[in-house]
Order: sequence, then structure tokens, then C-alpha cells
Amino acid sequence: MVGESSRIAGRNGLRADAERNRRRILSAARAVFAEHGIDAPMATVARRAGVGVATLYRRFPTRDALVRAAFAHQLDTCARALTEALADPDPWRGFQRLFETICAMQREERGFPAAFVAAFPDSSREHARVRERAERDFVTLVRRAKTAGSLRADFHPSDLAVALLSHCGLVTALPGDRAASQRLVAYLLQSFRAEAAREPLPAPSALSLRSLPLAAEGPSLALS
Amino acid sequence: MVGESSRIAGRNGLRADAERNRRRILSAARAVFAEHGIDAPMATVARRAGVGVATLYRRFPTRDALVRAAFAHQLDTCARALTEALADPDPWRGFQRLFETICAMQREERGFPAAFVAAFPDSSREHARVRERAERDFVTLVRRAKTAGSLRADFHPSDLAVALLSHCGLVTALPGDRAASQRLVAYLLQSFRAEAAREPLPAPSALSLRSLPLAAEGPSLALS
DNA sequence: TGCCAACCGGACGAGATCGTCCAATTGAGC
DNA sequence: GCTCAATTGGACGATCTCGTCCGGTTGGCA
Repeated sequence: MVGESSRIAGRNGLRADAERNRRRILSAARAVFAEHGIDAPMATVARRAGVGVATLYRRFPTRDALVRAAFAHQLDTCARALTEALADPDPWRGFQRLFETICAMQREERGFPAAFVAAFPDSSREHARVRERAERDFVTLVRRAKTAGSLRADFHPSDLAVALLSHCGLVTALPGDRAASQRLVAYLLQSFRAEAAREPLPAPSALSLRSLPLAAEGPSLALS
Repeated sequence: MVGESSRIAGRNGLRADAERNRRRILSAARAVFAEHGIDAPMATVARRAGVGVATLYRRFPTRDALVRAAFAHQLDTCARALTEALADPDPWRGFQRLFETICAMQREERGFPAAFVAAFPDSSREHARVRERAERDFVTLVRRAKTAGSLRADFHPSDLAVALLSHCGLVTALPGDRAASQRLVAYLLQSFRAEAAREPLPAPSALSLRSLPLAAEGPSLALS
């Protein structure tokens, strides 16, 4: 019970300069990823941040860790959108806003789509608890919207993942084409409405919603 | 008027062994691209084909040329689907089959989606003539389907590109998930029907259809 | 002010891919 | 069978990225 010698307050237990560099790195990472894609060399990020590669690697041992930290704020927004959707008295409006919010995020934040799918196959991680919570929330929202008669009865929760991944692919292929993205969102939302259910759909995907990066992964560490 | 010395018949003006190697390379490329993605090292393709790298580079100077040649057969099928769609007495059935055919191709032929989008920004090339023809054909199909009252009036030809690119992104993110792909196709087709037009859509994308790799680029050179 | 642990950053070796060059081989007409 | 040119294949140098190592620096408490 002696230790904790020069451990200081920097909110993460980091020294002041270390914390400063951490923020710089995240900011640089967002800029570089947006500009050169998610596969940009780590050294580029380090240079832009004005730090050495070692500093970068010490703070974020893998590229994946960096990517996730860099877009934690955006993932947070998605998670918050789910909470707000659930709070909306009109379940369809909640559903619609949730979908539009996430798609807008994918559309506006260059680099985020790649991060979104990169964070995707994370299903077996520690945050499973939070993810399950998000999944249950969304299922609840879907049930309410169906009961209200606004969402088609054969909508399956995994369809959200299908829709989001499609949109993700679209904005990746056509970065900057807002019109295309908005058209797709409109088409999909209309086809999710109860009135659109004219013909039966094929069987839904077995895809688990738990793998969707919709849940906040602990307290947000993202900083502007 | 003396030349043409030992120029021989190999359909491409290639020597018999050269033509044989060409086929081997294309076959190997399809296999490797399907297995390791479109960014697989050229050397891997060469090794699989049982030829040296130089042979590969001489025949296909760039990776792009190889990719396009490897999937020329699939692109051909897409182009043929357009012709058949136009020939169908029921324009909506033609439209539907066209869309389903292309999506099935993207879904079943691993590696093809990547090739599809890779072939995308090719608008300014020599084949512009053929592309324009394909564009006109599709516009004709759309007009007929609208006149018949089966396609929604506010459908814009560029929506085909939007839909195809989205689907492309989906199957890239979830290779092997047939159900997801089929669900998206069903949703999109239903939302394209005239009866689905309940609310106005946002403005269409300025995206030119000419850039869609729907047209055959000259006589097919693809071989099994 | 002084001390020490934590932190910093650039150099560095390993590994991978690219695209070219050249000597040896091989196909096809004569 | 012979000749010649087209074709072949692997070696090679250039370029790039990764992730670690280590000597020097700095922050914060005493």
C-alpha cells in the first residue's frame, strides 16, 4: 500500500503532456482517416499529430484501437440516438429519426463508414453486455412501432443491419454524394412502412444485431 | 508489305502458348480474387497460374486491366440482362429481372462486387459509345415501366446506380449472407413499385448512369 | 529546487509488394 | 530439322509499412 507514487490526475491517469498528445493523435487520426481512408499509414497520423510513431503505438497498440477511439464520439451519437428513439412517444418517428441520424453520420463524417464496418465483427468482446442492452432496446422500439401499425409486420430487427450496411457501402462508393444517400434512405424508410407491405419478403438474415456498433463502449473518451 | 512474318492465328494474334497462359491467368485471377479479395498480390495470381510475374504484367499491365478481364464474363451477363429486360413485353418484369440478375451476380460471384465498383469510375474511356447505348436502353425501359403504371413516376434512372452500389456494399460487408442480400433486393424492388410512392422523394443524385459498368466492353474475351 | 519515473521521438531491421530486365526457351513457318 | 522472333520466368532494386528499441527529455511532487 505504498505505490501510486507520481500517478497524477489526468482523468485517465495520464501525465498532462501524455494526455495532450493523446488528444492530438485522435484529432489527427480523424483528419487523416477522412482524407486518405482508414488504411492510411500510422506514420502519417503520427506526423500530422506532431508526435513520434512510438507515442502513437504506445497509446494505441493496434490500428483498430486507434480507429475505434477516433470515432468513439460518432458511435456515441448513434447510441444516444437509440435512447432518444425509445423515448419518443411516436415509435415510428423514433425509428425514422434513429435511422436518419445514423445514416447522416455515415454520410457526413468521412472515414466513419469504414470505422463503422470495422467495428462490426466485434460481437464477442467485453462490451457484449452493453450491446445486448442496445439490441433489446431496438427490439422494443420495433415492437412498439409494429403495434402502432406504422412499421410493417414482417420487418425483422436484422433488417436494420442490412439497411445500415447497404447505406454504408453506398456512401463509401460515392463519398460526397448527399443526394444519393438521401434517396436511398427515403426509399428504405418508405419500404419499411406498414402500407408498403404488399408482397411477402424472403426470410430475414440470421445476422445478429448485437454485432452492430450501436452501443456506447463505456464512457466516451472522445474529445474534439 | 512484307511483315506479318510469324504472326499466327491465336484469335488474339497470340501464339498458342501465350493464349494458353492468358486463360490460365484469368482463371487463377478469378480464384485468387474470390479468395483473398481484389487487392491480392499479383505474384499470388502468377504463382497460382503457374507463370512468372513478367508474363502476367506483359498481358495485363495494370491490376485494373486484370480485374476487368477476369470479370468480363460477369459484366457481359449484366449487359445481356439489360437487352433481355428491354425485350420483355412486361417492362416491370424486365426491370425486376434486370435488377435481380445483377444483384445475384454480385452476391454469388465473390470478388465481383469489388470489380464492379472498381470498373465504376471509367466513364471517360473509349467504351463511352457502348455505355451511352446502355444508358439509353435503360432509360427506355424506365419510361415504358412508368407508362405501364408499374414503376413509380418519381423513379430516376440514377436510382439504379444507387441501388446497385448499396447492394454491392452489403454483399461486400457480409459475403455469403444470401438472406441479407435477398431481403434488401426485395425491399428496394417494392419501394420502386408505383404503389409504394406515398411520399415525395428527395432530389435524385446527379450521378451519371454512363459510369455504371453495365455495357459489354467489346467482344467478350472471357473464358471458363 | 531537485529527483525520478514516465514519457518522448526518431532510427532501425524485418517483411512485403511492385514492376523491370535479361538470358534461356519454345512455337511455327520454311 | 532449322531459324528467328515471340515468349517465358525468376532474380532484382526500389519503395513502403510495420512495430520495437533506446538514449534523451520533461512533468509533477517533495
